[in-house]
Formats: sequence, C-alpha cells, structure tokens
Amino acid sequence: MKANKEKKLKDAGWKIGSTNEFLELTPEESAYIEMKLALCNSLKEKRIKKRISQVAFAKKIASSQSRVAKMEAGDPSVSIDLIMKSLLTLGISKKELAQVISTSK
Amino acid sequence: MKANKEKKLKDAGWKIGSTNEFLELTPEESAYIEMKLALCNSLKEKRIKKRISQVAFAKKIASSQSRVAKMEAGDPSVSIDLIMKSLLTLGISKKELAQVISTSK
DNA sequence: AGACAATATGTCATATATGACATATACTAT
DNA sequence: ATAGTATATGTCATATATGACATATTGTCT
Repeated sequence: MKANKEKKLKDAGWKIGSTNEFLELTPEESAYIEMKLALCNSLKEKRIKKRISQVAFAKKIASSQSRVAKMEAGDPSVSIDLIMKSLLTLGISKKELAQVISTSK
Repeated sequence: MKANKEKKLKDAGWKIGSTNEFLELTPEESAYIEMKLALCNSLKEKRIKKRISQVAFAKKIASSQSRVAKMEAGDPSVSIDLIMKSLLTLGISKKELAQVISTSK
C-alpha cells in the first residue's frame, strides 16, 4: 500500500515534501497526505503548547497514549476524523483549522 | 435556529433522541458535525456543477453509487477521510476546502 | 551511572467504514 | 402512462480504524 510506502520512506529518512516522484502519487493523493500531516503536526503543537502529556490527552479524548503518539506521528492507521475531533477537543477554532489546511504543504 | 439544525441532522440520519440529545452536544461535537455536513454539501455542489452522475463519480473514486449518495446525504457511516479524498478528486483546492471549513455552520 | 516520566513502536480483538448489491423512489423525457 | 435515468435507502461480508496492552526508546533529572 502506498501509505506504507510513504511510512517506509519517512522512516528511511526521506523528507515527505511537496512532491515525491518515487511515490507516484497523484496531485490529489499528495494534497491529501500533506493535509493530514499538517493536521498531525498542528495537533502535536497544540498539545505541547498546552503542556499536556499524551497520557493525559488520551484520557480527554477517551483514547490511549499509543494512539495519540500515532496520531502525532502521522501514522497511516489514523483517520482524519479522529485527528479533527482531537484538534477540536484541544480547542482549535474553525478558522485555525482552515488555516492549517490551506497552508499545508 | 436550533430546530432547523436539528432537522438537518435528523434528515441526515444522525440519531437524535426524544430528550433532545442535540442540546447535550458539546461545542466540539457540534463543530465536528457542522464541518462534516458542510463538506458533504460542498461535495454535492461540486459534483452537480460538473454534471457528473453519482454512478460516474463513484467510478472515479473507486466506490459505489450508494456510497456517493450517502456521502452527499451526510450519512453518519461515511468518514471525513473519504469525503475529503472525494472533494480533492473533484478538484477542490486547499483554499476552497479551508473556506468550506471556516464558514461551516 | 541509575531512576523515572514521556513518548514511540508493535500487536491484537473488536468496532466501525467500506464497496457491492438489491431495491425503492424520484425525475425526465416520449 | 411507460420507459429510461438518476438518486435514495437498506443490508451485508470484508477491510480498516480503534483502544488497549506490552514493550522499547528517549529524555530529564539527581
């Protein structure tokens, strides 16, 4: 699967940037992944800024530390649904959310 | 206002109890649902504007007509992931996407 | 160093999303 | 009205996401 391919490249030290011809991703696929990663990064930023541990935050969203870690790492197994719910729980506004999406690259 | 929103949710298949669970939604939950419905509406708009049938569009995204219908109806069974991928396939830009999210209500 | 907290990684049983299919309903034509 | 086309609705087997758990790794102290 391509998501795994992406993860492997990432693990191997490849920077997932604006375009990656090795992945043979369509523009839509690229945009989707970039958006998702931007949301993940935003999540991590917001949690750290609030000085909440992954364990504490996991409790807030009725999840587990490991899943929070995977969210923040952009693991392919996590859905945008969960990331968005998490961001909203952290108090992100629609405007901020929109900003994250529109500026994702 | 509230009644209108409730009807919208009910029409979309969201379970609303007789004790008016709608009023018990947290702001995060409300924001999440509103965003999702806004994305669904945008999807329908964009498809119709392009004059593509649900069948034809389903083929484009490797899905089925019934799932497209459910997406556009805001059925609770569809993920934001799928809606976003669909929107991107329809050629939505990150800016437009951001606009949909920030203006959702 | 060693202890301790935070985070990362891997696995697994269950819950949920998915495409496919059947069928119903709505909408246009002729 | 009838036929044809588009969309809605319901169900189901399978695929995928999920929380939980164990364990590993990292970081931060003294």
